[in-house]
Amino acid sequence: MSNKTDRADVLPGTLDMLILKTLTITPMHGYGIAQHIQQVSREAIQVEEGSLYPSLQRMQVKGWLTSEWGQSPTGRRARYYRLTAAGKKQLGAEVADFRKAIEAIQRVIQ
Amino acid sequence: MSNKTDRADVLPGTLDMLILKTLTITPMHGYGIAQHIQQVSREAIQVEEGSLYPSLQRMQVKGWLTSEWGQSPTGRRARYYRLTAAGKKQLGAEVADFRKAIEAIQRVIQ
DNA sequence: GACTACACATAGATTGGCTATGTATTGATC
DNA sequence: GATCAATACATAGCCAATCTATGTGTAGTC
Repeated sequence: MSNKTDRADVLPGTLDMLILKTLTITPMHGYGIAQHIQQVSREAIQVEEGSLYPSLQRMQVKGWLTSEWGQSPTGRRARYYRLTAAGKKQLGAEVADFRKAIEAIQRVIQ
Repeated sequence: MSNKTDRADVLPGTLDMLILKTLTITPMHGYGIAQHIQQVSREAIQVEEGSLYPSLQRMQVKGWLTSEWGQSPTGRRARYYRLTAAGKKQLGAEVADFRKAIEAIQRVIQ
C-alpha cells in the first residue's frame, strides 16, 4: 500500500498529457521523460516503466508521437520520441479538458 | 464518444470525494446526491447511476457511510445516506491528496 | 392510460495504470 | 575482472474504477 502521491496515477487519465507536455521541450527518450516528470513535480509523480512504455506505444499508434533509435548522452541506445502536430493538438485539448475538470471539482469541494 | 466533461470521470478517482463532500451538507438520497453534484458543477459533472450506486455501496462497506430507508420529499421511498466520522476523515484525506496531485500536475503542465 | 421524472440496483465491458518480470548496457567500486 | 547501481526498453497479467446497458418500480401529469 504505497502513498498515492508517489505514483503516476495521482490522477488517472493524466499520464498521456504529462508525457506530451514534456515532449514539447525537446524530443526525449522514455527514461528521460520519466526523470523529467519526476523532477518537475518535485518527486510527487513517479512514472513507472510499466505505465510509461505502453503509453508511449499507444500514443504512437494514435499518431501523436513518432520515434527513432538514437544514442543517449551516456552512449547507450535509446528510443527518442518526438511530438507530432497531431500530438500538439491533442495536448492542447487535454490541458483544456483538465482545467475544466478541476474547475468543476473545485466548485463541488469548495 | 461523448464529451469527457459531460461525465463523472472528468477525473477518475474523484467520485467518492464528491459524494462524501455532498453528504457533509445533509444526509441525502442517491438521486439527490447526483442532482446536487450536477448543479454545483454547473452541469460539468454528470454522475451516472451505474457509477453512483456501486460507489455508495463500496463506501458503506468501508464504513464511510450509513444508510436507511426513508421518504423523499415527493413521497417515494428512498435510501438516505449519512456520512460517518470515518467518512469525514476520509474526505479530509482525499481532498488533501487531490490538492497535492493537481499541484504536482500543474507544475508539469505549467 | 401514456409518458416523464424520480429512485434503486446489477451485470458486463472497458480502460488505465499497476506489479512483476525479462533483457541488456555503462560506469563505478572493490 | 567481478559485482553492483543506474540507465534503458519492453511485455504479461492483474485490478480498480467507471462506464453502458438493462431492469424494476412509483408519483405525478396530460
